[in-house]
Amino acid sequence: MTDLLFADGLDVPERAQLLLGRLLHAHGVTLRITEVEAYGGTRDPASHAFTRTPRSEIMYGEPWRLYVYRSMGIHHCANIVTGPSETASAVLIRAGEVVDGFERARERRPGVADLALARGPGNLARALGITMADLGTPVLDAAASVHLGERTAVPAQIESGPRVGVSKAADTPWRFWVAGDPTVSAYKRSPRAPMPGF
DNA sequence: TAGGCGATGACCT
DNA sequence: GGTCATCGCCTAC
Repeated sequence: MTDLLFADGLDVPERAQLLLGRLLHAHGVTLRITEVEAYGGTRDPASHAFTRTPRSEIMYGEPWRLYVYRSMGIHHCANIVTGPSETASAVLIRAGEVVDGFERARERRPGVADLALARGPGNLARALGITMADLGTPVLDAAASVHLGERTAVPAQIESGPRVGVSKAADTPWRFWVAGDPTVSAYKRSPRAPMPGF
């Protein structure tokens, strides 16, 4: 059986959509991915890999590894490097529905409703216990502490829109989510992004 | 080496 | 709806 996600010649937005509905296992919690954003690496001004630095170096390497970065000093965000290597493309996991390991997720996010445990990239990383220590984890290795699972169900409908919080390429509609899913985070435009059409 | 700036989220009105 | 905490990275001196 062939898995379309790993087919040659797909671009990042296509792979991002194929990640929707797929399971992600991390530190005792299982998540169904409901919202993602595609980042086009060297071709995408909004990507951390647009300029090659020690931080973004991992995205230029082997695909299907975890790229973790800190945002605003406190939050962690988890990306999956999709390759091909020279393009430095990656997909940010923005939200998901916890389907197993509720005790661990609730421990990490006390007082939060189950549906909101992994809503937003910072919250998702916290619920899953993902930190900089997970940087570079091979996500296709079933024995790794963070790894991809099967695609449980093909989402009935996928919607798309501009990416959240980015100031460059703010109108590129490379954010994808499962239509109507209650775990999807709210859209918030970057205050630094120029007005549409400029 | 110093200053500016976020691929955010929580809280306040 | 808007404001703001907070600190690691990147860029320019």
